[in-house]
Order: sequence, then C-alpha cells, then structure tokens
Amino acid sequence: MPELPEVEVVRRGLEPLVLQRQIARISASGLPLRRPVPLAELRRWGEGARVTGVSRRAKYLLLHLDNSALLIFHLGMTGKFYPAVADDPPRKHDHLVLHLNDHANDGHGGRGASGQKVAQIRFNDCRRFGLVAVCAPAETTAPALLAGLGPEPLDDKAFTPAYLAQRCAHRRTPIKNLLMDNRVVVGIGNIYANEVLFAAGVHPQTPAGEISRARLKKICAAAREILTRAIAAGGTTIADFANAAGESGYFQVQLAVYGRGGQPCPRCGREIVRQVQAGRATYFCPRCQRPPKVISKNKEQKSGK
DNA sequence: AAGATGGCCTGAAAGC
DNA sequence: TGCTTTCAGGCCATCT
Repeated sequence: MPELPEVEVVRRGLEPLVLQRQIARISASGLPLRRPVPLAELRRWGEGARVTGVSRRAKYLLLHLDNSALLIFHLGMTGKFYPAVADDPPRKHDHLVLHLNDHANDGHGGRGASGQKVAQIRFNDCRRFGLVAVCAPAETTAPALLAGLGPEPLDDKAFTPAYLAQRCAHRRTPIKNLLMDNRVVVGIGNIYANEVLFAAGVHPQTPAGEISRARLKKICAAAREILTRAIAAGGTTIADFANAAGESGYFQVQLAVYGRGGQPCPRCGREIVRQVQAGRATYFCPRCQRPPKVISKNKEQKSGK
C-alpha cells in the first residue's frame, strides 16, 4: 500500500536507473488502469526523449523528459516498478514497459547487471488502481492531475498549524477524513491518518472545526515525524527495489494502532478499537484518543432507545 | 455545498 | 476439500 513514504522510496530507487537514459520504445498491455493508458501520446512524447529528472508530488511519480514533457505515474494500491532486461519473461500484471537505450557518452553505459544493452523499466499493477498519464511539452499550466493538490506534509513552510487551522475552521467533517483529503494535505492515506491521530491523541471522528490549536499543532508535528521515520525505514528497501518489487522494508515501520484492533494500546494498554469510518478501517485507543462529546451523546441516545 | 457512499480491481484469507 | 464472501484502499463520480 504505497503512501507518501513508499512512493518517495520508489522515487529514490527509480532515479538512478533512469536518469539521463533515453527511452527507446514504450509498450503496454492494452488493459486500462484507473483510466486508459494513453499509449499513442506516451510514444509521441516519450520515445526518443531522455529522462532529466525523477520527482514526486503527493503520491504521483513524475519523469521529466528533455523535451519538457512529463510522464506521470500513480502506483494506486499495488503498482510497482521493477527493472528488467529484454530476455526477462514478462510477469503477470505488467502494464507498461519503458525500453531504455544505451548511451554512448553517459560514462557508464547504462548496462544492467547482466551486461545487456537495453534495459527496461516495467510498471506492474495487479489491481489496476494505478495511473499513467502524459503532460505534453506545450502544456504550460500544471497537469490537471496535479492541480488543486494541497501542500506536502513534509513542507514545514506550507503545512503549518496555522494552515491546518484555517482548513479545519467551521468544518464538521471528521478530522481523519480531512487528513486523507488531498486537497487539504497530500500523501496521508488510511494507515498514516490512523497513526498520526493516535500520536496526537485525537479521536478520528472529532469534527475538524472543534480541534484546539494546540492539538492541530500536535497533528502537524506527528505527521511530519511519522512520515519522515517511515521514509527512513523504507529506505532500507531501495536495494530490494533494484532486484524486484521489494516492499519488505515498508512494514518495518512501527505501527502503533493500524491493524491492531483488539490488541492493547502501546501507551496505556487499553484495547484498540476498530471501526469503519467513511468506508475505511479506523483504529484508535478509546482512552488515549477521547471521543468528541457529540459522538458520546449520540451513543447514549441510541443505547437509551 | 459539504459530506457520505459506492465502484473500480485482484488475490489473499476467512467463512461455510 | 472447494466454493463463496469479504477485505484491502486511492481516487473519483454520484448521491443526499
């Protein structure tokens, strides 16, 4: 389940494999991902171009090309990149292949471990929740996919307690839903939303507008700390990435509440509660994360009937 | 209009 | 043992 930390880890793993390499050819499975793969457009702008950068925005991976085009990838739930050489048998659920050219003057020849000239980067996505898109060079405005995205949670100039307070003001939506809204802040998925709220001691159903400034400050700090720690932990998988899809290190991250329904809270020992909120599994400690008053009242009313 | 809900998709695991 | 059901979740369309 790639959230911001894993996407960043993938970016770091991908960068040395494609930087300054020329894309010779692009092929696709033909199956649609979250939306159809724009193969003709990918070929038009991608083939023959050289990769000048690999960046990340939210959970999107961006391949910058020397013709100013942009290849945009989203891993969805199960998307992964893996390097291969031409002889490697295709794997089930390979949906896009970037065939890379050797470079005469790039200093290291771009040879894979096997020494074969043409390497490939394959995008494999079993559940097809991923996405591939192209932004043509002429498009001067930000790609539609990236327009309207909120700030990066690790950007301490943009994602501040003041900013979060402004976005929470007068909102009755539960804070967990708001943290997972990428118009408010990007990269925080279900797992990290649970973890951040536990660390900040805030009940996931608390209406966003009712949270004190002090708690919002804690939420900001917790998001930053947990995501940073997760990237560091995932960093150990970069070596794995070069061999295969490598997800192993991701789970080394210590998760305090996510997936621990019925287990004791690591802080107070009380049983972690699992409930479904906005259609997502939500975990919290009922002692460390006090429920908002409104919820308690509703419960009393219901049980009173 | 803000907030809630369902669909997309596959495979692992649980349930019967 | 073998089938069916459930669940995972980012994103978006659709509904209230």
